[in-house]
Amino acid sequence: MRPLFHPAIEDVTVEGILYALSDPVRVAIYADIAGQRCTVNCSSFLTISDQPIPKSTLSQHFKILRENGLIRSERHGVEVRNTTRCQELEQRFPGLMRAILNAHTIQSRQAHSAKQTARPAAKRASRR
Amino acid sequence: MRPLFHPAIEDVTVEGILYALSDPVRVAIYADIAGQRCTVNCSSFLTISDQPIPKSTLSQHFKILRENGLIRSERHGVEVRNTTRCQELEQRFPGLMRAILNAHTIQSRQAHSAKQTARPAAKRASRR
DNA sequence: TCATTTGTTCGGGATTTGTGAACTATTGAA
DNA sequence: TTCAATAGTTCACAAATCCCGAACAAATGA
Repeated sequence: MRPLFHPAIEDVTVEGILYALSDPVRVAIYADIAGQRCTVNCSSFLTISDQPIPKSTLSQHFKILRENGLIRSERHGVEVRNTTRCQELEQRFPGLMRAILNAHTIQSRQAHSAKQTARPAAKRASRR
Repeated sequence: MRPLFHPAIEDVTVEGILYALSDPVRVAIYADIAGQRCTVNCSSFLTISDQPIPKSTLSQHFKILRENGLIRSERHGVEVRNTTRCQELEQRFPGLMRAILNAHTIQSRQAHSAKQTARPAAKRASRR
């Protein structure tokens, strides 16, 4: 099994970071890992907010987070442990990750309260 | 010709913003508009850093920036004038746009100095 | 009226993405 | 050792998206 590739911190790009976090599943994963004290394995995310994510899809998502420099993954026996590269990223792009995670929190809070008051959920703009 | 759609600020999502800015051409456009004092029309970007961008592609890029809430576009006669929605965005997601633009600046500066010292340019990680 | 300018829409090929199926690697139990 | 279970990866292919030339629409000015 080929080793897990991690880019050097100076090869990490803004576009790569933004792209990786532009997917709802991936921000959710990243936010969760960033929030944890300990490491997290992939299978913790087989369901995200009651939605099942296929294993193969999850694997791709982790690959994208990893290859764009957001997380570090290490094999430990049968599982892979993931941690964020927050500190390195903070050095390279000060304030960026914090701002994104903060925005994400604001948005989830709003989505949650909207749900409670039975208003229709905000619609995501088309990508086309 | 159908009117230009702009989402209400509360319908703007983090994912949408990150997606819109995860493309090098689009950040370049956004950064430029944000840097200008006055409004900018689309055709100003028919070439970006010596690279020609087809008109139809450019139109799509503007549409994506607009429909994800990053810019506001108004028809004025034959042309469309674009401005950022910085202030609204700052209210909704404090610090986000500034952090992204700042990261972008850091990255361009590095790319530029790397070019000067003839080191190979940082490679973008694969999207797959 | 007609040409020019500015931008949009359409159609298609090329590229990316999502996912089931098959696979690899490690662990633990019999 | 052998076998089953667990955790992920890789493959292949359908579906979705992206890019861009060609055709079009709307406003302006000669």
